[in-house]
Amino acid sequence: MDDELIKRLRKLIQHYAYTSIQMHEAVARKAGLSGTDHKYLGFLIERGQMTAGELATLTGLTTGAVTGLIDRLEKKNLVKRQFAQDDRRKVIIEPDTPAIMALLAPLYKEFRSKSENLIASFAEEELKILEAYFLAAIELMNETTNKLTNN
Amino acid sequence: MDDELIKRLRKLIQHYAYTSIQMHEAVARKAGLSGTDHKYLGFLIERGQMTAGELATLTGLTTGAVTGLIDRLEKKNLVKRQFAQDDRRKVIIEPDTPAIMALLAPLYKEFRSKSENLIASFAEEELKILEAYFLAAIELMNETTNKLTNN
DNA sequence: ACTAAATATCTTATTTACTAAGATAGTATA
DNA sequence: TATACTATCTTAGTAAATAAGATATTTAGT
Repeated sequence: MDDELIKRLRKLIQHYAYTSIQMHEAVARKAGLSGTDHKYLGFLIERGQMTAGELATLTGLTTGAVTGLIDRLEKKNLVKRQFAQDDRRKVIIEPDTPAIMALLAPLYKEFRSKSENLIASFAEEELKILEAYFLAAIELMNETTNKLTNN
Repeated sequence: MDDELIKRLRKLIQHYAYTSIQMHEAVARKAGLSGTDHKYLGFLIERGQMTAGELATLTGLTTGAVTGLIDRLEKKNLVKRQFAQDDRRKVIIEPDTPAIMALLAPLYKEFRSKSENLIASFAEEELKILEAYFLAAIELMNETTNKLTNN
């Protein structure tokens, strides 16, 4: 197997991550959010509603910092606090997906459609290969994250 | 073309970005860096030496914040300040790549080798497809970033 | 060469968002 | 029905950001 190709691809993938971070940063700024607020809002959309404690674990922030984070997002009407009916100590953070989309979608709109065009430009067999790569890479990154946070 | 497959892949790629951010965050914490310091250190490695002003533009931070960022990284011996010989107002930030690697490489070591194994598990023709995707996606993200920051 | 304007970084005062510790309120257990 | 536990919030202090302006250097016009 071509070792050069493997090295080149690893570097390219690293560069891809860097470029992605930059783009998300630019979107955040345009949306009037701090980089971290945008990032954590992304977590909320990705995972759906969760408790303040879960968000603290997920983000690595203290519960106090999460209180502030929710306050800021709530003030912008991007999330709502709700007490859990099964345990009234718990605060469920419910992302207001339509509001979040209304804020972010225009910024991602063109990117999204061009992304879909890019994806659609590949043959079905090729997409299966991409899918296989992404699935495996996600699993690998999750493993890495878990090892780092738990040891 | 299978529309479902395209949608699924777009979501998967989005999830990939999210997972990547989480991993980098975990690495930063383990390295004793703040998330943003780690991110910007990544920018420095990626781009190589640059002036304080360029870093300010790149990060979107004010020049004052960049002064603080460089101070912190310099104190940890991860970068060095140097005056440019052609223009002595300019401060060139030179990443001390060996020192940065000594700090981060152990944390990425296993991930990196497993990544290379993953890449190597694909056939050469398949890697060409991955490469084509990543190249196009990087260009697309760069375009998006430029439009957002310049309009 | 001299002056004014422009540029690059740093400094200072203020604000924002974080942590750590502890308070509050609700739940589970003995 | 106490007691311990859990989930979130509050408070005080700290770290890192911004905004405005200072300092030092370069560029351009005369």
